[in-house]
Amino acid sequence: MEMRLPDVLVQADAAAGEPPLPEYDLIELLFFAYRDFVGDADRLLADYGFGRAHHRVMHFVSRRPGLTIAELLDLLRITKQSLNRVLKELIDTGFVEQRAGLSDRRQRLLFVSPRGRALALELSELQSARINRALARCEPGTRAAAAGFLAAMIDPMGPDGSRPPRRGLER
Amino acid sequence: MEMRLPDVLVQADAAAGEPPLPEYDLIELLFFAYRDFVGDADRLLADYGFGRAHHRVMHFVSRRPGLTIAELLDLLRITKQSLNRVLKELIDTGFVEQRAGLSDRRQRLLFVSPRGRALALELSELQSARINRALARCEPGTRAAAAGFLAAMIDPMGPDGSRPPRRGLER
DNA sequence: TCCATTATGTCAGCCCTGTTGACATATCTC
DNA sequence: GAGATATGTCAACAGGGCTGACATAATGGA
Repeated sequence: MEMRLPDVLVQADAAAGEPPLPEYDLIELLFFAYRDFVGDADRLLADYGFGRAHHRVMHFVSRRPGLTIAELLDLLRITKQSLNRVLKELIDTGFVEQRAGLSDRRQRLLFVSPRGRALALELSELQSARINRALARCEPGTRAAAAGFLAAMIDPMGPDGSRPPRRGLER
Repeated sequence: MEMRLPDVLVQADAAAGEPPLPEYDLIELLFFAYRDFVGDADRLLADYGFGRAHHRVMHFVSRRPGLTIAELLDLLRITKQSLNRVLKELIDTGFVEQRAGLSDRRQRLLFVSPRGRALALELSELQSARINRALARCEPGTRAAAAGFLAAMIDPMGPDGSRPPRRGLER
């Protein structure tokens, strides 16, 4: 029972000229590369009873000290309930600290503690090591090209297009 | 209470010469790019009541017709229990079909049905579109450089280094 | 032919992390 | 003082990882 491709797709193929279909290579490479990339951190995090969500919070708080809850939510694009679950654990275990905002005391400004900074650093070192091993096996200029590609893959606004530009990553 | 960096890290910094620390830009770009990349598919999958796990199975079965369970497990690096949960749903809903192996009848060879092929194609088109929009905004040669970088990021064996080479992605 | 091994299925339960919805609190701003 | 804003919290649910244990069928070698 042979199948007929939807007309839209057939046209797309015909128009593209090139191979039978799309960017399968990059699609699969992104999957494999990202999985192995986060796998490095996963193993270390398990020693502390943390998961990826904790990692992301620690990372951004470490990178942008004084971040507010709202800014963090905007960076991560998760709900406040999801964030609060892991953030509370990070605060209770002393990896993250909070202070009331200066001008607006409703805000909680987030900072990593010394322990938090150390762990965030160790995690970054792990991931940096993989990146540098990879780049060392690539031609010069790969780093800039890869960074440009990845940046161009990002939605500057949310997927709905109705969100304020993401702070800390404007280019 | 100021913190002292572990000697190892201090040495690494001093040796590297360059900025205070690691590849924060690429680390964060990978996170944002991958999140938005899979977000495209997530929205379409929700229409079918499927998740990312279903997507991955459909994708690889569509790309490598006749794949066995063992090969799929090796590609995805998840447990058979995790795989079976989503695979069963894909088979029950008629997106994936299975036939007994030719030489070894214990094996289940997996194929996408016409519906499955159509959905896999639609998902690939979504992701390809993002990739092509991104590449269109980059300099020529970016595609090859990005592919090279991502490929170099992958563990050819498992993270433990004790797994047979991943089929279908040797270079 | 019998048996160990292999390929796969399945049940049960747990964990992490995302979601929605509802409601509480403190603070700011007008 | 009143409404808007920043945040916290409780409860419930879903998706998709995991482990452990056990079942079945087919293979392949002794």
